[in-house]
Amino acid sequence: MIQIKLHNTKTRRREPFAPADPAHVKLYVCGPTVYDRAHLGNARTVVVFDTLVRLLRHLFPRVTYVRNITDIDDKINARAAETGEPIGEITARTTSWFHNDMAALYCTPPDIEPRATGHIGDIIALIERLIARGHAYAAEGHVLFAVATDAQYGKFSGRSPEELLAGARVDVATYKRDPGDFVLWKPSPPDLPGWDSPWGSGRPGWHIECSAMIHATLGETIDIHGGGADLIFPHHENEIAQSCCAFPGSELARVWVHAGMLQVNGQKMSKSLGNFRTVQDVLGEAPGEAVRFLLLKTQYRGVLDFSTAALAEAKRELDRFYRALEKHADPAPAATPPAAFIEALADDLNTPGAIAELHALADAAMQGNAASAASLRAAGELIGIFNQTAGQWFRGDVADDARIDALIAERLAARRNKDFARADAIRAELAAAGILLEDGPGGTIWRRA
RNA sequence: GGUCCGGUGGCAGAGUGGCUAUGCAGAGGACUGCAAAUCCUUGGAUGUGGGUUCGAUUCCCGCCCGGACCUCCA
Repeated sequence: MIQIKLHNTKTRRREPFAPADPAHVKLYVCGPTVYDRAHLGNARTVVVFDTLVRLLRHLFPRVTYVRNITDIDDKINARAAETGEPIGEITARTTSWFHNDMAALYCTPPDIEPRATGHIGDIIALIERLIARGHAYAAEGHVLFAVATDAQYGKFSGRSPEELLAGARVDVATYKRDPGDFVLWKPSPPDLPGWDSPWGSGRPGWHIECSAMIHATLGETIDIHGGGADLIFPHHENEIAQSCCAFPGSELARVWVHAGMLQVNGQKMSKSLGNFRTVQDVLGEAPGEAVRFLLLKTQYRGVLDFSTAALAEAKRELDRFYRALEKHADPAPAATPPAAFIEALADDLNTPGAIAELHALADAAMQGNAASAASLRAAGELIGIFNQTAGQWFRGDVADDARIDALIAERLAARRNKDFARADAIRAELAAAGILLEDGPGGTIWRRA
């Protein structure tokens, strides 16, 4: 059995991964707040954890992957106030967009996809539990978590209470006992979504929903908790505080894995810089497989710099892989990917190292090694590429290629007659239409640029 | 200001206390009517100054640079 090693944010080191129950790995990843199109940063996190889940499924008999949808949030409320569209419509549509975008990147849906609105009862119960244990208090319709009651608070993200205070950028509400206290529940005016609670009509704060949904779907302690690196503080710090105080003895998650940030052309992706790239937008430039592959070309913890040039390069690499597969008539995948490939992935999800193995397999396949082609297919499928045949990759599911075939036949005749001017004219005509011709020993084949 | 992460060849991007991946691009060649694809060959890197060591890109310290986070951004 290959040993997976993962960089654990909690300990800041790479550790052997051993699930509490080897027969059942439990993993939770923070999902999107549904108020707008998914951007490439969202996509990176989802692709990274999808790849981790694929690896875990390869090595463990059962994996339960939970990823939530945050459908209660002030950004959603703000969007509704702006556009006048009902909140329910915004969240339903955005959730549907998200599902479609992630499917286009070949991400497997989570086993369970809880929504905050579906767990209000669990959230209220958890808050009551925290109040009962003295870790939270009600004040002016709010319920706040009292950070002073948690000796461990700040430890996870490596912050002291003083540091937290020094950098605080918000005005401290008067009803807080401690400036670091955060909201578990807040009152909702009649025009905002609200649920009845012991503290009046209100809505949950952000962090509490994850604690509640993890407990409801997976239990007190899970194996892996994931998300983007920007969630380490405050979101994950607060989740840990809530869950561990509510359930003494629980660790919430034994291993914390965080995906690095994504930049665009060397700059932080932000709306003010105007370089915000949505998944939808990028899918117009390249196939979903190329986008996914690009996202995996950088090890997950590093900063990934997205650019159009990098996307084009990712596509060229896939072109070569598909050529290697096509040479062997789209072989069935080998029973299992090569050990070197799995070992690279198991080493803290070293996808660049794994991809280097893919290139080695493609080289061997190009030289005529059929077993390597089958291994290449198996390895690629494990990380979510090679979701189509080489023919589909190069030519698409075209039905009207009779015209192309006719032109190729005409060109072949011209070449036989040494009428190279005509032959080249036909090639140029097809090239203008995005069709590239390749003359090989087996005849002429075409592909889309 | 604080905490953390990182600085590798033209670009992207790994590993490693000694033998330095991989890809793209470039150069030369083979093949081709010409191309494309493929194959062969090839140049090219570890921010900076110290320290530890027989030996450091790899470990430690300073400096410079970049990035993330510091109450609701994945």
